[in-house]
Amino acid sequence: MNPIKQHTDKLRISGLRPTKQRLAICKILFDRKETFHFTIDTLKKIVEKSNFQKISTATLYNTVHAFEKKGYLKQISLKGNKTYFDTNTKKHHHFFDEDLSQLTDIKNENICVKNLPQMPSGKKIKEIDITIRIANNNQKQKSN
Amino acid sequence: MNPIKQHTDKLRISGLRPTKQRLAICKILFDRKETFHFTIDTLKKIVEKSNFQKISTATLYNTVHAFEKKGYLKQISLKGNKTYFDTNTKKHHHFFDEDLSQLTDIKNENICVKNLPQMPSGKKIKEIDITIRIANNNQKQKSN
DNA sequence: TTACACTTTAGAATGATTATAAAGTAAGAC
DNA sequence: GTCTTACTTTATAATCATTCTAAAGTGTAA
Ligand SMILES: [Mn+2]
Ligand SMILES: [Mn+2]
Ligand SMILES: [Zn+2]
Ligand SMILES: [Zn+2]
Repeated sequence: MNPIKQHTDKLRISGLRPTKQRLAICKILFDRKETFHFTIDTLKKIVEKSNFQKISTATLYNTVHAFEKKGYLKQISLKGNKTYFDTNTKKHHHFFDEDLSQLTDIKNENICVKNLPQMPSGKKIKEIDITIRIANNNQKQKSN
Repeated sequence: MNPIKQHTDKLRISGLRPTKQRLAICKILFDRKETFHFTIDTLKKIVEKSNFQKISTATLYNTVHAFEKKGYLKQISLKGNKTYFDTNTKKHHHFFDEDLSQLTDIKNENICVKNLPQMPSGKKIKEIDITIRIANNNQKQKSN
């Protein structure tokens, strides 16, 4: 019931020790109703604003990558310099609001891809990433 | 007819001076039948292998960004640290071969997206990016 | 030929991310 | 509870992609 206990268990089951840094990060990432899309920088700012002690940048990277490896986070395909992570690890897609640089989930069943061309033999589909870039009406529109 | 002349004209029309560096880069990028997907690093290596004089990194970046701004190249949405560019500026999508880190075009009409959910009001679709990640059969498969 | 805006360039600066290696800590054994 | 050890955290340095700077070079129109 207690979320701290839940996180502790989850970490232990994964072979990760439930350190206070990891628990603080779990709380930030997973104790929320909605999907959370973030960069390391976003996360660092949230930690700083919280009353928790400082967490070093190295630990933020280590922890996020450890969680990714265990399947609790996934990386998002986006152009741009920084890496975005996603607490929603189910198959799904995204709106990317170019005005706000903000991601929103699109449920997998709310999009339907048809007519896939054949692919190189011996290769199998691992993942399909769809990003729908949106912006205010009054902006330059892609032609073609 | 002469491709050098074509590139010279194209550059001049765009308000870009046809310098020898730009023409050498045009030749590498645009004198080919197939779409070319590349990073600055790829391009640098090709220039180095060619018999052309060295082109500075700053010029490679400047030129590629100038061509992008003029609409002769576009950037590709991908996760990862480096920026990929594409000589195919038409609307289209990609296979990404995870074994080879290699992109292949999928024609826009060969893929069909249905059932788009409604999006935030006042916002308009600027672009849809679809990446189909493929790899050899014998690899970890995404579940869900 | 001249003048000048546009370009190229080496090198410094920035920003994200990763590596290093020393100090701190969780957890099982006793 | 104490010990032991492997796992973690951390400051800091290192790396890598990209951008900035400002000085030297070049295309072009007059
Ligand atoms: Mn990772
Ligand atoms: Mn650009
Ligand atoms: Zn998401
Ligand atoms: Zn392409």
